[in-house]
Amino acid sequence: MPIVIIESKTMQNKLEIAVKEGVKELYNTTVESVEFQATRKEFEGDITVVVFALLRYVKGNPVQIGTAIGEYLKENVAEVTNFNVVKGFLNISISDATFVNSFNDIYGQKNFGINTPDTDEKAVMVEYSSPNTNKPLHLGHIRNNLLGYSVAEIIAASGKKVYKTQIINDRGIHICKSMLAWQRFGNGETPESTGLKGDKLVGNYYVAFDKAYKQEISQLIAEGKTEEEAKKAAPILLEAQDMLRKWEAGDAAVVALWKTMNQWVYDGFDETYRELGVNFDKNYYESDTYLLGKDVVQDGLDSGVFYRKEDGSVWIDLTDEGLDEKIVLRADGTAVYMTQDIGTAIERFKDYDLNELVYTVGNEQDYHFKVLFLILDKLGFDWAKNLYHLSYGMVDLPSGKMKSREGTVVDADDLMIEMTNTAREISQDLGKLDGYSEEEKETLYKTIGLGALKYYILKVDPKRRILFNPEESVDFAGNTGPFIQYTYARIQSILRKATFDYTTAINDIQLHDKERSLIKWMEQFPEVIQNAAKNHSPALIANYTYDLVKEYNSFYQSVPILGCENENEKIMRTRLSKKVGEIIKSSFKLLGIHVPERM
RNA sequence: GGUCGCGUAGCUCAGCUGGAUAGAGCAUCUGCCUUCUAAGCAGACGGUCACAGGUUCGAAUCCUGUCGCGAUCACCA
Repeated sequence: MPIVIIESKTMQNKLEIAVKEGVKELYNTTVESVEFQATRKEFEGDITVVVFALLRYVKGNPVQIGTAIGEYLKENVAEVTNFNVVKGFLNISISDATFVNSFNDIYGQKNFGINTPDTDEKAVMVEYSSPNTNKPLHLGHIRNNLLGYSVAEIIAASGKKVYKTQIINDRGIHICKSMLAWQRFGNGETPESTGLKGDKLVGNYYVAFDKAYKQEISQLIAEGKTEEEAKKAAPILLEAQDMLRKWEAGDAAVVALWKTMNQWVYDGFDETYRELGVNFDKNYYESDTYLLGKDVVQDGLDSGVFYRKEDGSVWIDLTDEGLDEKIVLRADGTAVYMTQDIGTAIERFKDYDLNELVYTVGNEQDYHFKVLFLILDKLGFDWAKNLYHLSYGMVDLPSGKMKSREGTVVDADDLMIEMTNTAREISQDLGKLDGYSEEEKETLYKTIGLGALKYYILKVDPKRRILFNPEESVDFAGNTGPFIQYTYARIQSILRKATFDYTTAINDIQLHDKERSLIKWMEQFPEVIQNAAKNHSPALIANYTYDLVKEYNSFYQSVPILGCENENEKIMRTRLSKKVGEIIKSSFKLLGIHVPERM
């Protein structure tokens, strides 16, 4: 069953009113709502009234009722040319002229389906990525980034102002570990001196730390300590903890090194983000926000939302909601993760005129966000109900989870290069790029390779886990990004070769069934965007685009467009092709995928 | 153990607020490049929608239970 509302809303509304009137006239009863659906391919007709649903209001035989209503519609609605009734389904045929008019209308709209932000509407903030600064980005971040970016684009296209943001976890023991290892084993290495990307360099020292740490643990165990004790007593760890304390105390040397190394990482991340095609309007840094939220804890204590235990730690009791008790402030008065998140959320609503905040974070934190949203609600923030956790499943490898220790982490930069290489090989084999410069070709390989990767990840429902097999690289044929890009490229080729004037509207033409069907698909595009925005789901956009392209290909590859003998048909087919191309482009823009003019 | 999520063709996935004979791609097999780009098109093969009950004119979809997989239940972030 294709998607929902098939006719433009107005057509459906018109039919709904007509059906209601018909029922009133025929049966003298009032109908509250009429259920419509797309007519299935095997039946004749465009839109179907589900007569079963009317049986609540009108008692009787569904076929007889359907037939009577069908007759009424044919008599009274100009656009209805015919009807048939199968079981409890009244299939209605709509005139070609209606479709052609609808298409002319769509064709005339510049950014069909894409809404500009309503200035009265408050904004939506979308947080995604939010990396730690001790390791390079990996496959998991790619899914996160693609999802977050795409959802932000989709919400923007649905007509809301959007701010994209990330919170960078630049503070804490993890970065101190890298810093310490760099001091010990680094010999003054820098990204410049080594030619390594900054995030890679810092990541290497994090690994070096871990190695040294493990050695010390083994040593201590050999000296008779238990594993537990050894893990806590390893000198290098103690030193890292000491470094964190110095950082918190503002020690000049430590802070300077921290700044330097973090900057290396940011430069590295920026490069990865640029390659991936994502960006941010605002960065938050944990080093600025980690103390936030503590004053709110006091407010919560005053209002009785929180309570203090004997040791001085502060808690919230959520057992009434079926959850646990949760700590919000340690006995020593320092913040925990939850405290920071409370503070950061409040800060963001202060910084921007927000109505909604979306957190793109993996599903292992479902519980955390459930609790966070509940706490904010209990603290009395009315926007708490507009917080949304865009939760997504892990990306698994055939060997299971990605583990840095076992070297199974799929590096983001490496993966993008690999995808580009595969695209290059396939392209060169096909050899269709005469006249393209090397530079243009390289750009194109990137476009296609990343198109394959992004589509592959985004077409899957966010909730589902993804199994990623690096051995069988992502497909370039079938339901893939390149397939859709390819259709776009072919359409551009048609438009380049169309020397006649196809911009004039055709009003009187007999449409092929598949053209009617294609127009129905187009009519749904705005609805699909709204739906995707509501459900935070790029997958809806991806699958819609694929279906549209399938429909387009299956007709226009069996029938000539430019070589068409009938002038009007030639113009109509070219116009339809052009609009399909535009919709592909818009739709892929929402997924963060570029479309090539040739490929 | 409690809570949450997932389970659809050999594989990867669609399937909107319940609707007609559950759809694609990959893989396997058959056709189609002197015609707008064959990364394509047309077709064949492939299903007890995990299982069992329930709700109703009608259930992959909603409810209950069972099984399987995963996540989570830290004074870690």
